[in-house]
Amino acid sequence: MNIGEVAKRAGLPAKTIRYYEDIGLVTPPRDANGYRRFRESEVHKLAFLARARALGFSIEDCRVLVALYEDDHRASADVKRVAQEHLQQIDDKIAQLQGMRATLAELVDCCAGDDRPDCPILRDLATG
Amino acid sequence: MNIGEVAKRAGLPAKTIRYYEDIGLVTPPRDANGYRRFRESEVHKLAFLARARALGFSIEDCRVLVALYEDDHRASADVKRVAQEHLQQIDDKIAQLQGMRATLAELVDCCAGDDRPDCPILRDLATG
DNA sequence: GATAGGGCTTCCAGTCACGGGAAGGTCAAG
DNA sequence: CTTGACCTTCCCGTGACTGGAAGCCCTATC
Repeated sequence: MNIGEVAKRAGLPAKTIRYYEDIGLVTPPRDANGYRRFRESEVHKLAFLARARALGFSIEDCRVLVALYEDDHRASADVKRVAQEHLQQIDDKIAQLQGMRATLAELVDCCAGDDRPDCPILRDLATG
Repeated sequence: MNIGEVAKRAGLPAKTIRYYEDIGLVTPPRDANGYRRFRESEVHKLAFLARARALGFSIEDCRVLVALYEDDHRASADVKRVAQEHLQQIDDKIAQLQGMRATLAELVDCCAGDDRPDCPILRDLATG
């Protein structure tokens, strides 16, 4: 299977798949003409990566998750720890964004939004 | 005033201030020895930038906000529009993260986290 | 056999907002 | 005169790609 077909089936741009090969996440062999040749197992792995990325896992996390996935003797505790740490990071990020959101929403609410120059948003940014 | 002092007072690393000069956000004159010389107005502007960045505004947004701030004939509607668009982006981001968070939290809850290999997290990633 | 097209290859550069670190000039204190 | 803190420029690295150029490969059509 060539890269275009794999891209469709795994739900990843061909560019991304090439990048994943660059960084060693997949290592498809080559045909005589130099084209990458993918098998089902590689497609499966790429779809796994696509889903892990969609959940926000970093590439390095993905590397670990793939390794655990391919290790029959893994402990689920190891997987859970990776996921929990990521969950914590997501929570931190959400909290940070909600902080910004609260401040910003309040400022927006206070701004008349007309053609006059007076603006509480700029006033806040200017004075802290 | 030299860059170190400004960095303290504006709450920005010196590196960042130099970067802001690179991209034209500030243009401090130079002393005979080549050192950047800052005045109060520049410090004020950098503090403004620091607060805008802390609210998550992009550098390009900051450029616009500074221009509006320095324009006595601005319309507050212009400021409000920039802020509202940014607010919308924050909301989108929060929604996206909360989606990830929900899925991930459910998977983590279902994972035993012991020394056995069976793991719903990996199963989900593998099968979609 | 020539040509058109689509797909594949590599490589390079850009993204965003800096941060790290090297090599070297400047200044005030002891 | 030296030490050490400050300042300068310059270049590379970050994360995870994305865009684009230049060129090879394969099939189909005329």
